[in-house]
Amino acid sequence: MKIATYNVNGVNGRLPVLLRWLEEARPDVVCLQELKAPQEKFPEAAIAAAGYHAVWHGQKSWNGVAILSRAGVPVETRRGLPGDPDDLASRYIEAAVDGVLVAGLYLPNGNPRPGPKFDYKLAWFDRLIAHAADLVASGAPVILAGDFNVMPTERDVYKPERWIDDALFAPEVRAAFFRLLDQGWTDALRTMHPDETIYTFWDYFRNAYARNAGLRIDHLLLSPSIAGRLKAADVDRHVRGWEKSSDHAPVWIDLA
DNA sequence: ATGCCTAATGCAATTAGA
Repeated sequence: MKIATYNVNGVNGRLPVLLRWLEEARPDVVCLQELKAPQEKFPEAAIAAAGYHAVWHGQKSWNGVAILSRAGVPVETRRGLPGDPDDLASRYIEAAVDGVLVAGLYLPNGNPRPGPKFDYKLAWFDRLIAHAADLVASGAPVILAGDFNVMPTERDVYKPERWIDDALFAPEVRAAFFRLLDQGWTDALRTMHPDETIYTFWDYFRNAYARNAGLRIDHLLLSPSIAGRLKAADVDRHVRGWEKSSDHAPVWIDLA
């Protein structure tokens, strides 16, 4: 069972690239982030024609998350994180698919730091950690997949010293990521490739992809009851080199 | 410290991304 996450940076502007990658990679389940489309503008027909059912939570201009599946219809279990009814941003969607609970998330960027956006990032992270604790406690096989906007360690940044004050690499954000992991989650990419330099994002600026000036910020975390099924994990890095690509590349895992 | 690039909105220039 192949499960992927891909921050598409605009699902309609990215549709040709997304469809090309779906056909090439044939993942069973895909979490998408940054749809940047209102609910009614999600390209449901084109995605259905590619063989995928979908559940999604759109939003005008910003955010937006979806779960695609060609392994049966995804049964939505939640949209939005609990804990703040005033937070209307479309950043979390959860569905049961083929015996697995899949949570697709788009954690806030948080820049500039300090400031209200950074406070929102930390608060959102706290809500994610609280909900993730419930998911682990349930004993269900769960995958948290998405754009976490966190480089966990220095190995995950091309130039750590330049990023130390940034909201993606700030000590309190990295600490939150490890508080989450300490619940028992397995960072699939890092587990399969303990010593490699792995990036999932390259800025559009400064020819970052050609220079491999990247960040590892898209993650797939496995709950204890499913971690033993991990067979493979990797980044479809070449997709970032395609014409009209997102600034992120798709990341995937294969489960027994 | 800022722009470098890109998408969305909406049709110019701003906001946000990371």
